Amino acid sequence: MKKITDAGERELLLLGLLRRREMHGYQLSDFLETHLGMFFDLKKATAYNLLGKMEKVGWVTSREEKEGRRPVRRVFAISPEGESIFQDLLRRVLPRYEFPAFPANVPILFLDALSSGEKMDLLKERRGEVEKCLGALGLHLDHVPHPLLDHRRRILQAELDWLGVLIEGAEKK
Amino acid sequence: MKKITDAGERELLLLGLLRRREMHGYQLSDFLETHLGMFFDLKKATAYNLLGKMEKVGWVTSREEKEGRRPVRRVFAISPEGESIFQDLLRRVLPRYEFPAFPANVPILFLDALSSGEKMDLLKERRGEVEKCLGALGLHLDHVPHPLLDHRRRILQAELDWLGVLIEGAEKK
DNA sequence: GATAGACTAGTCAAGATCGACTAGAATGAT
DNA sequence: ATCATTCTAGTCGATCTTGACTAGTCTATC
Repeated sequence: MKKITDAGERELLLLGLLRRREMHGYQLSDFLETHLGMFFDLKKATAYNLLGKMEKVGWVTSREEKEGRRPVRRVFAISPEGESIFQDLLRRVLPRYEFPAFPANVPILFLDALSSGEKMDLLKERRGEVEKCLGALGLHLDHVPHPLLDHRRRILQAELDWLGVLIEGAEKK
Repeated sequence: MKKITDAGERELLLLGLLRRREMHGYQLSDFLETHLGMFFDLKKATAYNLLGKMEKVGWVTSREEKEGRRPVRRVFAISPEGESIFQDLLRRVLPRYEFPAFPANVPILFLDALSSGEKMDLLKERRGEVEKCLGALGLHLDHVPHPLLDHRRRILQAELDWLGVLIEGAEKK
């Protein structure tokens, strides 16, 4: 229920970020969590792991850097080979689409274990959650229009419509 | 980029299946792969692992069974405690919603690394993939209408619309 | 009646993942 | 000045996941 696709999206992500400017690991993972965390799930420890592996195969290089009295840190940069991998991955991943898993839909399989009334209550509660997500999104959309935000809005709207139909169906029974 | 939610959906899935009838591990995982594989991703080895853990905590029981000259196999059944966990999980998972990760959208971050023309071509190729998914779905929908299939259709349609807008935007440039 | 291929029923080692932890530096509050 | 917090920068162990493998059975074909 975990693995959705792995055509190298994580590597693409890290390489793409390093392509903009070199960064040390903490900077990278902090950026991932604070700016991209709502879209992609790549934890700090995993990022470090990937950076290590990519360094081993020569896609990125690193150097130690000492600044002020802070502890030394390793600054990562993309290598020419990494750039070529990036270009390749980008063209390989972008045109593919595979339907992702929606583990949260497991309970839909077992709706008949619930009474009609309780089923409706729980579905409505879920609809409320989706609406909350959409609401939170509205704030972002005003400030920075972005394809990924638009994507999210459309997916959430689809969820909402679907739940509406489900609830209707449960109601008329 | 892997973990999307874990409120116990996998356990809920296995318990829910065992609730319908007892099954041995192979039967379960085979059913998962052939009938639910398009919706949920739970590999055989993972299912066995989970069954083992659920047995250890008493949510399921197992007995050995010998049939004909086949090798013995372990038949799993849900226990009363498992049933109560199932009921609890169902009510806990159903009302929640968390936006899933779409790792396939990573390349969207880096569209500006592509020329306008190539970008369009690749986006159109992806749109083709989504259309293929929708087409494949049509076949199923005729036979067995199911909320999960409807969900999938709506999500795919949202993807399609979104890609349409992206492509338009790239075109008019 | 021999060989090939698919089906049954699982196991296991290798690798991936992440929560929790460390430890020093800077900042803010009292 | 002192204490508590937060920030920086990363590491590590425990757990989770799965591709590949084993090993026996049945089925069909030539």
